[in-house]
Amino acid sequence: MNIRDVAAAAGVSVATVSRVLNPTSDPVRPETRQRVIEAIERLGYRPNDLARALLQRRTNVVGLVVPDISNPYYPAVVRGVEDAASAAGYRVVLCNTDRDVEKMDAYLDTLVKSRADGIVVAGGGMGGGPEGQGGRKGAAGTLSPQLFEPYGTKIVLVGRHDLPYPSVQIDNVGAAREATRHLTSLGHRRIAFIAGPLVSHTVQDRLAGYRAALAEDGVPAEEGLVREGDFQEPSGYAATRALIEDGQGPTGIVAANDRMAFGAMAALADLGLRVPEDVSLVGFDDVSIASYLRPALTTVAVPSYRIGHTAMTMLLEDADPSAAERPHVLPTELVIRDTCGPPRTV
Amino acid sequence: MNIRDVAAAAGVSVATVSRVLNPTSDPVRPETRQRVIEAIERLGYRPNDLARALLQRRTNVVGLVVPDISNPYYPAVVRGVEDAASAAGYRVVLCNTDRDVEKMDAYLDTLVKSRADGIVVAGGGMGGGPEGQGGRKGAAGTLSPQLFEPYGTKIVLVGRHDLPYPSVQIDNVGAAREATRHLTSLGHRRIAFIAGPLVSHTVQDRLAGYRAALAEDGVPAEEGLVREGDFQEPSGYAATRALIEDGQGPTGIVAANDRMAFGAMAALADLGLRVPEDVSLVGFDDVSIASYLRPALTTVAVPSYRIGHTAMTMLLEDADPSAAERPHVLPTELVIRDTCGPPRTV
DNA sequence: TTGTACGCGTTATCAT
DNA sequence: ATGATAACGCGTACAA
Repeated sequence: MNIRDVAAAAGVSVATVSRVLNPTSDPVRPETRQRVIEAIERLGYRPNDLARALLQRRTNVVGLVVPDISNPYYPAVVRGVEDAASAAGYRVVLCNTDRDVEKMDAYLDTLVKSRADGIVVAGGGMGGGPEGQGGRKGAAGTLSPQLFEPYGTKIVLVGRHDLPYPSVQIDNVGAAREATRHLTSLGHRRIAFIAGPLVSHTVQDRLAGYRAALAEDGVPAEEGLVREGDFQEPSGYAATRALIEDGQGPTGIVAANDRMAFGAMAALADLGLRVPEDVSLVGFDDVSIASYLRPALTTVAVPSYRIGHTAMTMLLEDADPSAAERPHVLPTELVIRDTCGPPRTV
Repeated sequence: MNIRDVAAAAGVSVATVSRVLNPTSDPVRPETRQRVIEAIERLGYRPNDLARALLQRRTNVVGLVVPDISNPYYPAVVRGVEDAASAAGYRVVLCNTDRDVEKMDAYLDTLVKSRADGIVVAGGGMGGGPEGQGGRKGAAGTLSPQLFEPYGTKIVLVGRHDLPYPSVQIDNVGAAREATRHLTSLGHRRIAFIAGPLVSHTVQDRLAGYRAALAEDGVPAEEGLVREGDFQEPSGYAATRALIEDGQGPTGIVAANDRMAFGAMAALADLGLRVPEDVSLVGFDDVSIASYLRPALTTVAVPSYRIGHTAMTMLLEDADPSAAERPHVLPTELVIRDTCGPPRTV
């Protein structure tokens, strides 16, 4: 079933069929056009995009690489990307890496082999994959520009700017600083930080913001108050239990994302501690469930939809080279709900 | 940059390059092979999958159509599909329809035009798209078999069996019945049901199970106790407020999914009602956050990963025609946590 | 063991 | 206004 079958059925040449399919080309006599259209309908013919792309040297496909689609933060990014893409006639193929370097490499390989016109790469915290050994191997090596150059594959980064590509960012340092200072300004002095994977630049920046806030307000840093998690609920739960049971006695907790904050809330409840009376809590992301918890979670709202939309727009606009220098940074906002209050013993 | 460039760089013919790339073909003299490999590396050459697919008449790509990726239920399905697919050397492209018929049609069209080898279609509740008018138009028309037949595109359905394709299902009627009877067995007689979009077969079946349970236990049905939602938190919140404020006085609520149950919990808390002392609550799905709420949500666990994995396996195995007759049904399990207890006034 | 040539389904160029 | 035909990049009979 191809264009030749249609041509035969309509009693015309393949060129004519192609012309009625392709609006931009030569005119076709109305009655001929009609015959062709009928043949197409009757046969249920769909032009082969592979052949078309092969000839035109562009696929109208862009890849979107995300670390963990089960994190409720990402669907909004995806939607932003998709909306911008489909408005421009592009299709997006979504690739979930599970924070696994090997999966990411495999997807990038597939994307260039299938000649995607561009790729949006979100998130940097790579786990290191099954070969154990975690470490920093991943990212930089696999995203090497020379991999994409021969094929003109455009790249835009989201949430990292460690490579010479255009990128869209938020001010993680500033946002974490603001979140932490919200607690210090309420009088807290023992504030814990539940981090995500420390290999992630996002996490490093948020941790830096937390430390900066402490320093500014003259609160001595204590390493025992910083715990590494993995962005999922169970790690937030475990970190919080450990924090309390180790006798660190935090009166406030900043979590590097909402999912871990949810875990923290559960742990506090299980330990008989009340939020915010006994312990205050701030999250990061503002995923949709955050406002439906009771108490509702105070958290840093990240404009995830806009981030995705902006990234895809930059990709499509073939951003001028200068864009690779300074990341495009979008604003965050601390949304204050019900999980923070003054410390118990002030 | 193509296979000819590599051939020239290595001083061999394109056929030889193809042979070292394609393990299944003729042997190549080791030293020649080495020269070719070096040329490939040096040039950063990646074979063009489009051309390859065009020639072989298969893309090794399958589509996965989901109604709403932001529903935390779906990521697990996606993962199941992906694991099964990549184990078989297939790539999956994820398509999010937003429960919009037009988006779904557009994706299906794109998938056949790009010659996907198969498609897994999850979820049936189509909203009707921007043209207003909702209704049942959608599904059946757009998934018409004659659309795919000319191209041999295999289809597997998930969570619906209203069309002549193989499908994987859960027993929604039975599961909802069990959830509801959990409440009746605790002594509840005023049990509300918060539905998802009523056009969804899943929702219809769960509603039927709820009604069956009521009938079995001699509880008269009251239409005022059934409310339609849209599977998102806000609709669960609104439905619950309305239920209480309308004076329906339910002592138990069954929600058609967890997200709406979360909304319900928030509403109950805001109304000063305690769970489970004043009102008991059962959800559906068992998404990961469900066990991290306090009280932890009692809910029907749906084997989402297995569902995805099974669906893709069926797709790849080119299920025998008989599979289109009876849906493959997977078991659910009511997981009892802390949101149900005896009614207040028993 | 290696090279030549054809075809996969399109669109674009050049005739008619 | 329409038709014949050459690419696009690859795999693979077939020839050498």
